[in-house]
Amino acid sequence: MINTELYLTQKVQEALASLYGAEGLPVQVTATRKEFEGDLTVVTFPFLKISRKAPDATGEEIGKYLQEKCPEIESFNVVKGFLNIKFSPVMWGGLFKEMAETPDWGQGAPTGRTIMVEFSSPNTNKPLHLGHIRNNLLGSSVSSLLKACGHNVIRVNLVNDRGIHICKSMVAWQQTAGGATPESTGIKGDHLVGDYYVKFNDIYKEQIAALVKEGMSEEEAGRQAPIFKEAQAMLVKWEQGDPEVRALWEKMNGWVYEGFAKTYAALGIEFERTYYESQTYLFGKSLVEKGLESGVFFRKEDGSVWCDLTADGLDQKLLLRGDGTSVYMTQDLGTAQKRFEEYSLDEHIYVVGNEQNYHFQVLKLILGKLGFDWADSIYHLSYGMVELPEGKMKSREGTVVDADDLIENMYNTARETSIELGKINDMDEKEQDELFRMLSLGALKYFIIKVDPKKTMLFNPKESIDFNGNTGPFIQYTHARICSILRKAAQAGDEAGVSSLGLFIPKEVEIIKILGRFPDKIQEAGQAHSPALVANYCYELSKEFNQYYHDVSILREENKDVRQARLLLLSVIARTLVKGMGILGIKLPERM
RNA sequence: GGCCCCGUAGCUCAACUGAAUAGAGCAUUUGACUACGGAUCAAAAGGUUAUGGGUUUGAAUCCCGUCGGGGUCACCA
Repeated sequence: MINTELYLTQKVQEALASLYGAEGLPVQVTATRKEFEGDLTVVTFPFLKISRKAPDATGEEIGKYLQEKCPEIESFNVVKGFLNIKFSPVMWGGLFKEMAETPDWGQGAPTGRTIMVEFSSPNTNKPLHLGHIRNNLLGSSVSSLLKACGHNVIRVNLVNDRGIHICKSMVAWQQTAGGATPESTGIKGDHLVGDYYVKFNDIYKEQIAALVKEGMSEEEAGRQAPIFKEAQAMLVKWEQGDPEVRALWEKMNGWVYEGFAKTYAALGIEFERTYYESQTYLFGKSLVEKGLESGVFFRKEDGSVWCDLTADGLDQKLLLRGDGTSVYMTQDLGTAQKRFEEYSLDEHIYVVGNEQNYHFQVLKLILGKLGFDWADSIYHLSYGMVELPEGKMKSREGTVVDADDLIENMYNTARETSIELGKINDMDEKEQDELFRMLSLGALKYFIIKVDPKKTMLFNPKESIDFNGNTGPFIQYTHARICSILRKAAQAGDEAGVSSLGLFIPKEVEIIKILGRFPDKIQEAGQAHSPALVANYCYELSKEFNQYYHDVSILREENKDVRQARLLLLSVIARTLVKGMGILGIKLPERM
């Protein structure tokens, strides 16, 4: 019996059937609040209609029934309509033994379902910033989470490598760089290209200002500025396959990819497959034909094709321009179809910011109208923006937190803190470097992942990211502490094991209860697409352990059976933390 | 303006999808290392869950109004 909540739910249902003749009623089971005696609590209010008794009397009646029928239930009490159930310590001891013997504790059984997760999806005209980090960490951890739930997961990236914005960097580079390369300047490729994107906008602004001075309207100047016209002309040449433009495009994109690869490696982000928009942007055109035939789409006089969504409370949506070229939506429709066919997906998750909620709403709607039954299997994992104290990050105004800078700062902080504490002086340089990486990334990743994905979150560069309290390093510290104890026990030849189920004291039962929830927590988090739930779980477990550690001796416990049971408890806690934090992409050190 | 999302301690975040006295961390104040690791632990203080109504035995959670913040309404991606 590993799932106590499920067990109790079933028993209460039996009780309801036997006492009141009611079948299949939903039962609310929650953890008992700390101030009351008990492990799990059943809410009796929903049963009053069938019991025709007061809340307390109903609770007493059900409690009595349960205690008689279930040997695992030691006692019960009723407070204001809440039936608190207390299981026997031996029951908890047995449950603990079961989980200790389960290999890969927390891993869900294979489901056979295949889920694709698209995330990251960067532009090649600027380096990654904190917003992208949230996207990458979410996408990566959700993928691991779904794997832990037992699904097959395919992680994909869709690189936005074409369009007018890329041409802007290219034009600016041509005009002002004098042939500068990452090698010649020593600047990381994605940053170098990003610099010329910024440069474009500077020149663009100057030219607009000059034209406005000559009497042109702002709007007109925006269209007439020479550098802008040049970027447009370059896009046309790109689409025509002009060899020179293509060569430049490939060269500059190559620099960006090298830069991205470093950042991805630093964050531990990987993909099974990378798509490029330059290869997918024509997808979806055949779907337009299909939609026109079936009357889902219609054509206007200028030849453009639209989908009318006014009946669904939305607007009309463009799918094909008058000149026959396709738009973002067209491409996404086609890409989705290809992926579902090629991989026979059961679900497709898009990790994309909530500014695109409308886009995905429309995407699903149109796919449904086109008759694809998998349209409902698309899930937009819509996450909130990362804001700074001054508000939203804006690339053009330079108010972005650069990913590489942030990672480096975190590394330095981790190093300073570690050296100051002076516990790792005997490590060689390589070990130290590895540790500082682990800690800095642990702090950064945990900081971002612990927040509910849907919510806007705030990052204050001045305060940076803490290493104390509810943080990644706190959990890493907990793990290092446990490892330290286990190391010493091993040196003394002490083995971990449970010889009797009744050895555990109440505080240990508290921990066992938390451990027992782990597999459910992973499933719950997977269904909610929320790694944050796993992060908060790991914190709760760590906190509980640290309290326990403070009050109870492990190595100095004289009773050998008790001591060895405690060692086993510690190793299960450590295993659980490694598994849980592993889902978040956070490694736990054995020393720090 | 239409549609969508958000508003919880000074700050950053929780609250198991409607349950008991809304919980953590940071910051502040105080206490605990000649004891298995003090990146820890214990304690104090901090709240009319923006606001007004409604539904319910029960609301931070569901419904309506108001105020405040954000997003989106491109032949950009």
